[in-house]
Amino acid sequence: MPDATIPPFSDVDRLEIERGISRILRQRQIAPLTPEERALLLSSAIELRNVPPRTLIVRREMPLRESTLLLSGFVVRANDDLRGGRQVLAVHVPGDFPDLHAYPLKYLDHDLRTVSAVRLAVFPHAALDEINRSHPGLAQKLWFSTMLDASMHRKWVFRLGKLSAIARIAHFFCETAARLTAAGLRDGDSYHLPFAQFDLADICGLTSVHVNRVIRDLRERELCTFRSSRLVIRDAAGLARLAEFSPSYLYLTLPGLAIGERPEEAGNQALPQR
Amino acid sequence: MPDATIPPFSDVDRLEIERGISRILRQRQIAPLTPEERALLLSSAIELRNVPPRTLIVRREMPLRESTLLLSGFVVRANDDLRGGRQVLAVHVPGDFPDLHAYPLKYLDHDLRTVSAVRLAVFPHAALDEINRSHPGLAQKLWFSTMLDASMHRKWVFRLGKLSAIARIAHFFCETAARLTAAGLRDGDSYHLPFAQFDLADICGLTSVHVNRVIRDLRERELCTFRSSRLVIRDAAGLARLAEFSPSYLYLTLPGLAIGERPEEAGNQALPQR
DNA sequence: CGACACGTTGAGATATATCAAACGTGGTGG
DNA sequence: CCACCACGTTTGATATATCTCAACGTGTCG
Repeated sequence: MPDATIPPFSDVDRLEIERGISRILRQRQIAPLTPEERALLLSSAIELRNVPPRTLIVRREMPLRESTLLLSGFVVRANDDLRGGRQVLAVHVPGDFPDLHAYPLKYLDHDLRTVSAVRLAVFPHAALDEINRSHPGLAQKLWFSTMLDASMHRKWVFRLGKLSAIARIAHFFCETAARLTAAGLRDGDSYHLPFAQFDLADICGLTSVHVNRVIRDLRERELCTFRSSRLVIRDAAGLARLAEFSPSYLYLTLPGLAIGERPEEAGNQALPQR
Repeated sequence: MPDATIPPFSDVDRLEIERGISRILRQRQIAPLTPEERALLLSSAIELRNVPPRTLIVRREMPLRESTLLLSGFVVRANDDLRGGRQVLAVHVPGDFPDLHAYPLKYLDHDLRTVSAVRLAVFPHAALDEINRSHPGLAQKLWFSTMLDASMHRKWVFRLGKLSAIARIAHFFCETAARLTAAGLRDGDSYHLPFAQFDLADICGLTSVHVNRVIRDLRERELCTFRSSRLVIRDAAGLARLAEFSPSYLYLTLPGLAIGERPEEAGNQALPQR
């Protein structure tokens, strides 16, 4: 067994974990992690894990003793219903801590599955206990990151409860654009989204047939196109308007990160307006 | 100005706050608060507040410097859409900390409104900072309680995305039954639920007209009745089956708390079954 | 007693689901 | 390199859950 304080990572693995840690809370209203906090997290990681696409990572109600940071690829939380249907509860992008919720909760109420191939860094709960005891500032940032998930959950409730099919899809595209931009993963006016139409259906509470029609509608309205795992935004403002999208629930430092703008163009603080 | 360490509460107010604190995390898989933790919380409360029904308590995006514990009455989180519609994002019962999320987040992404008349105990964020620094165990329990909210948010996403109108209403009734039971607020096979039919509509993403028909349907199926602010459960198992309700996402110590059973009848631990 | 909010019922409209079939398209093995 | 297969996409026809609009009923409270 290797010495727990010096994880046996190769240089390239170490670099990848460092890059993932540097994405945590990037562009968020909570101050970014300090160099000491990043180093502490790096030293808490015990493993780098590769998972193939379409794989169950965590099954609901299984006791967990570790949590994982998503380094690359896409992961979803999901709940299956009795008729073989599946509802996606959240989508996670690199820099997210998908199962950090399991640290306070001890087990998850839902499954965690990969969509694309994924790399994960593993943090044992014992290490998080130590952080909780000795670094209350970092513990609070981890708490913040789980509260961000809760905020997104609430927006999803809103989306499913109050938006039409086309607005739901548009909203998901806007949200993902903003999050990937914050994570530094947007390419100009498009981004890589390795989802099938049935994934979008499971995300938005629709059938894949209807998703197909909605996507055509979005294309014909010249708002955006979605083909071969790439979303291209053609009219960011129009898309956001249709979706009733406003990014304040993402707690970004750059309000414009919403959609149309590049980080560099964005203005200053978002906070209170009324 | 009164001495901050000895809040100027009357004995009866103090008792009420103590009762509210004793409901926090009651029947949850995180161990209950220790006497010291309860005392610490009690000494952190600075105010007891009464709020009338149908009142906005917290407006979205307003910076907050305090969080409140719900002592009695019902509070909802809500988001309004552009057409004057309203989606309720969460319902809070006595013993909940509705805006504890604002402690890490600094402002809320949604409104907080009373439904019935409500009493709240106010905790300044400065006091929570102190707890965070000096009592990591209690801080983690507060984190847990916000993760419970996140878990319920996820179930609401599932509910809206995958359940029919009647199953959504049934699911909400089951969830509320379980939560009120845990809080010690259920009366036999019924409970007080001071909601109008349009509230249920805003909760379940339906119109109040349709809610009315669904409630009649539930009555005719002899599953439950809802009249004059009282829900009476007539067939708990049937209601739970219709709703696809399983309470593991509530992280209760007593699995049966779901519905039909009284706390005394319930068996032991829920944890992993597969 | 009257007013107002909430509940109830009906008829008709519509968004989305369901079912079924045809159509790409990328990967695999012969 | 081609043929084929599996999987996802696209399209059409029809079904249905839920919404919308509008009227009427009922209880509560001043």
